[in-house]
Amino acid sequence: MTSRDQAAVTLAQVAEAAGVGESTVSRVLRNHGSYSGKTRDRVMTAVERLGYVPNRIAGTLASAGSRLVAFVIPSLSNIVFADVLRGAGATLEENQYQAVFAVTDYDPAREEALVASMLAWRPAAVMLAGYEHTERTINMLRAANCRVVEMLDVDGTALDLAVGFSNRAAGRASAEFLLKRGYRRIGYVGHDLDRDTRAAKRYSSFCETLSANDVPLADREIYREASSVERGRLGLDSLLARTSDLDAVYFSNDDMALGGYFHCLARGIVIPSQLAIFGYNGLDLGRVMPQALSTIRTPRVATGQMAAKLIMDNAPSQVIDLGFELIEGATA
Amino acid sequence: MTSRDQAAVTLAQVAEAAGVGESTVSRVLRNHGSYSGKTRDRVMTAVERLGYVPNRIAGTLASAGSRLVAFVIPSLSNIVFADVLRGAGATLEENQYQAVFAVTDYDPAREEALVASMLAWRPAAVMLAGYEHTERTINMLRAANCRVVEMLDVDGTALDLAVGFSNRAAGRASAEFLLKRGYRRIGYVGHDLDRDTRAAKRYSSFCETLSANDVPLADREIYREASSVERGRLGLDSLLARTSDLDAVYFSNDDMALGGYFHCLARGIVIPSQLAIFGYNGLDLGRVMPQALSTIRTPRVATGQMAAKLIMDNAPSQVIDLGFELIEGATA
DNA sequence: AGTTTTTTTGGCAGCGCTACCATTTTATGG
DNA sequence: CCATAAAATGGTAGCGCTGCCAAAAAAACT
Repeated sequence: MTSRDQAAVTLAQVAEAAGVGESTVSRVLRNHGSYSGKTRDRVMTAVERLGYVPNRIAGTLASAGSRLVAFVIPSLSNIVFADVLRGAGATLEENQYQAVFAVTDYDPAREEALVASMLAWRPAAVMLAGYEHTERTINMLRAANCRVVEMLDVDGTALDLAVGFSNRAAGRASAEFLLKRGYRRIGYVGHDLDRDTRAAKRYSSFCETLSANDVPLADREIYREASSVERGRLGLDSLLARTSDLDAVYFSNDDMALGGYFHCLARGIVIPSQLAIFGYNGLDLGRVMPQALSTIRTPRVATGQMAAKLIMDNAPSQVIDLGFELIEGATA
Repeated sequence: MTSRDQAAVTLAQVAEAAGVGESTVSRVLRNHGSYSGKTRDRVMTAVERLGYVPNRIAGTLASAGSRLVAFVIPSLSNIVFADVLRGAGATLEENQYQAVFAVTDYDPAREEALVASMLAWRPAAVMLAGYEHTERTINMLRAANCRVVEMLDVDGTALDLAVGFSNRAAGRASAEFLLKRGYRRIGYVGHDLDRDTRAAKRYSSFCETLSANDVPLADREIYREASSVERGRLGLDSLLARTSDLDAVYFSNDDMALGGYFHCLARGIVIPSQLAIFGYNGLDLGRVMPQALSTIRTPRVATGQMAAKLIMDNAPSQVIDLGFELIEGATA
């Protein structure tokens, strides 16, 4: 029943039907410039009757500035980026902007290709995760006539705008917290550090802080795959099999930590007296666990909101650190 | 450092620089039509030198058919839709299509507005969740010159293409499973049925199946908000406070079920002997819980893949039921 | 060498809209 | 009532590309 290949109604047809000029229809529809009430009614009636849907492709081409915002994000499975998108979504929509997105799977080469493909849509802005990009990606973005927002990190040099928080500071805060609580045999279970450079920053900062306090990291289990609850559980299992006297484990994120928590439950390991668990992200579910998860809550939605707001406001280049919050919880 | 407001390089400039005609550049860049190797090299050199990025806005306008695919989904927080997007993403990308999306928050009126706004981009296809749309949404989609895919449901009449599975069958299977296991005092904890019509279908089918077996639903706790782990935990708490002799609880999804599971852990309720728990979705984390979650695994990624494939293949209107899998688990 | 066929190429008219400018109509004021 | 300002309207040149067609160049045959 869907009617394909029928020519869509054009603005010219609406103008014809309403007995006015094309530019008048355009003005009425965009509520831009002046027109009389009577004209507006005639135009709107014609629009209604013909079922006219403006063609933004044409509109964008004619008016230069596009209202597309391109998101090039590492993953959709990771709730972090879904939250960022959610935060940005509302603001963009209010301003009649449209979000376009592509997923890099944490691969810089794919990011490069996707940025190139995104720029072909002449977006008003490109939103990326973090500061680590290939040289060509950076060159393309510099050459492009659009804003760039690097999100979820502030440790480095921004191309244009940056919104997020310090992953290094997060790693340090986590280490300091565990040290303050008296843990001395600390392990780490994490996912692919090569690709997730923000996780790598947290990890290295965590280790440095421990070392600076003469408590070197006791052991670690790092998977090359993406993070998951399952990896967290397997990782803790392997880690403890090798180094059984750990008193605390730092996970690369809450998903991994939940896996570790499940492992402890299954093996009867008492938390936190036998083993402390510390995560990262501050997912909602951490609050609801039988023992609230000790973790760091990151401003994911706020990052998206701020990123969108900066673009809408055409703010000057700057770096905005939204900080994070350490949640003491009951698992560490 | 980002250079804004500089005119972008155009195809005409490349043609000029390469000393060839515009259409020749166009042919080379799209690898469409014929051209000599020498010409290709000259064009590519000029492209490289000038840093030319094709303008797809213009290209789309000139060639009619757009390579945008619009996703109008209820939520990004719900992993279900992220999975669908992920599934579709790869296929779309291979075919040089671009995903555009907007989030309805399960609100049909918002869906209507967003579909209207999406159609303005003249997408090749619009991907929606389920069959329940406002009349105006349906009219717009019928009138639009594009394909429509309704995803994650097959209980109803499709507008054009539909890919998913039967939520009614899923509800029935869940009920039959619990009955087969001998549970007779069965409760339900769910989220907003008014908005999530697929959850509503599962619920009503679940109840009907119970009734048909003379085991009416013992009690239920339904929240008007979105589903979450927290709501699941609170919901089970309320439900048990009111009806303490339940022997099984059906949750509207795995998140809610995980909340219920946490509640049992916290209260020392033994699963499944004291209380059985059954979810819906088959999230990965269910497999890793100390006791594997009994649930129904839905083909979320496959739905996205199939939806994209149908569009790429320009398949005729049809409904594709990908089925689901009941995971017996250890919690029911 | 002269044809015929095939491959390559360039020119240019749109795609549907907006921006700009010119014109007409209406309102304002003395 | 006419001059002047203000509001409303229409015409049209692009935006940057693609599709079509005709022309030119190269290749393949007599």
